[in-house]
Amino acid sequence: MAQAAAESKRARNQAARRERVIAAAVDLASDGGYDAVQMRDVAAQADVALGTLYRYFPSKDHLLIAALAEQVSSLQRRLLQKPPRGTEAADRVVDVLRRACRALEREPQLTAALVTALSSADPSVAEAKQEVNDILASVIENAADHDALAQREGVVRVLSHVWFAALVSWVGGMAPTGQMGDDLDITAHLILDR
Amino acid sequence: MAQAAAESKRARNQAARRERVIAAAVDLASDGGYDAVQMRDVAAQADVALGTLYRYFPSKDHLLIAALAEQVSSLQRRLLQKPPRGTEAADRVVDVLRRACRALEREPQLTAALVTALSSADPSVAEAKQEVNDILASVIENAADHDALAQREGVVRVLSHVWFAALVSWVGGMAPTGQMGDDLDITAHLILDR
DNA sequence: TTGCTAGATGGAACGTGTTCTAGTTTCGGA
DNA sequence: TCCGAAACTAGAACACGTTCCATCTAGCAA
Repeated sequence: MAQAAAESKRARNQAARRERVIAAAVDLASDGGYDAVQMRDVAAQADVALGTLYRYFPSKDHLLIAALAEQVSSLQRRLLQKPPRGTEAADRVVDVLRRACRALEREPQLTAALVTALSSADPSVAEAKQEVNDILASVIENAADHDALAQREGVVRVLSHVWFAALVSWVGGMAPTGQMGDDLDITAHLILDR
Repeated sequence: MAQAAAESKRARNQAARRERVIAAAVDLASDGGYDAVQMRDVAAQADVALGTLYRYFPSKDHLLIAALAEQVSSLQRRLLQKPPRGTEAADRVVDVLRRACRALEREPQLTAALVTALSSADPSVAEAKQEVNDILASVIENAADHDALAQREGVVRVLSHVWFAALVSWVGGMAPTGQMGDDLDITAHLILDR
């Protein structure tokens, strides 16, 4: 058979299944949030058997974190197109983080679902969470762009932590919309202003 | 009837039930963590019917957060006895937070259970979480003790956020033991040193 | 082309959080 | 002392994440 793509037919089918599953999860999460992502429904909507779904993603949280990783990657790509504005490192970092916050706030149910998965305590998702974290860290580092203050140990770590906690806080209804951006703004300036 | 206590018999029985339930939850969580706190087991161990358990605590997360609130209150009381050491605000804050971290690290399963509940996205537990948060904030404020830098808007908020995120990170196996204390140390000094 | 095997399928089954129901007990007020 | 309401009990029932099984199918290798 003429095999145009680099991958085998099987691999392509599998990649397609994987994409369908993630798309279904994102779709269900976008209305309804975490609870609306029911594994039976995801399987049905992706036209895949339940057992197959579990072969691809060993748990609901793995699935949602995989979806989150895709979102974060796409955020990263968009940032490469439109780099952050500002002369001071703090300003650029704040610009990036605020943009991301606004994007998340535009899809509250989806964000709630993804963040819920991200706060799972199950150690078996630690690796997947780390991947998300690494991307975020690189986004922040790029925005800081070799600023001397931002190179100090822990700066990026602190910003990631505040980011995560602010997200959980917003998703849980403990902080009003907009608070995430403000918290990150305050943090960045506390840490990065001389 | 001679009624020695200020409360009615009913109120005392109810308070006792509540305590038994929380004690049972803490006991089960101390081995086994979150998953080991099964509502049927809690009910059995507290000698209470399942329906009664749900009358007192509308969900497993409410129950565990109530348990956490008790632990945090007791931490606060202990701190009143042994105030933090250090001449600089940052040092006192770090002292307090490190002590708390060590206490939590001594009971990893219990901590995992309580933190898991604390990261629940369910808005109906927001109030209970806020209570925990408020206590923690007052602990930090007391440690900073009117230090000028610590009065800036957001300082306590940032520390709480880092504290929470570091906990989740540790509980989820993404950070080694000791990292929580270090992260808080770094954060406090980044923010509070002049 | 054919056969072998990894992977897919549909659906039953299980565990645990949560809800519900029907009957029983407790206790404060009359 | 006695009554009624509120609270408690035992346990069935339900929902959804997860596991398991028997069967079938697609695609690679020979």
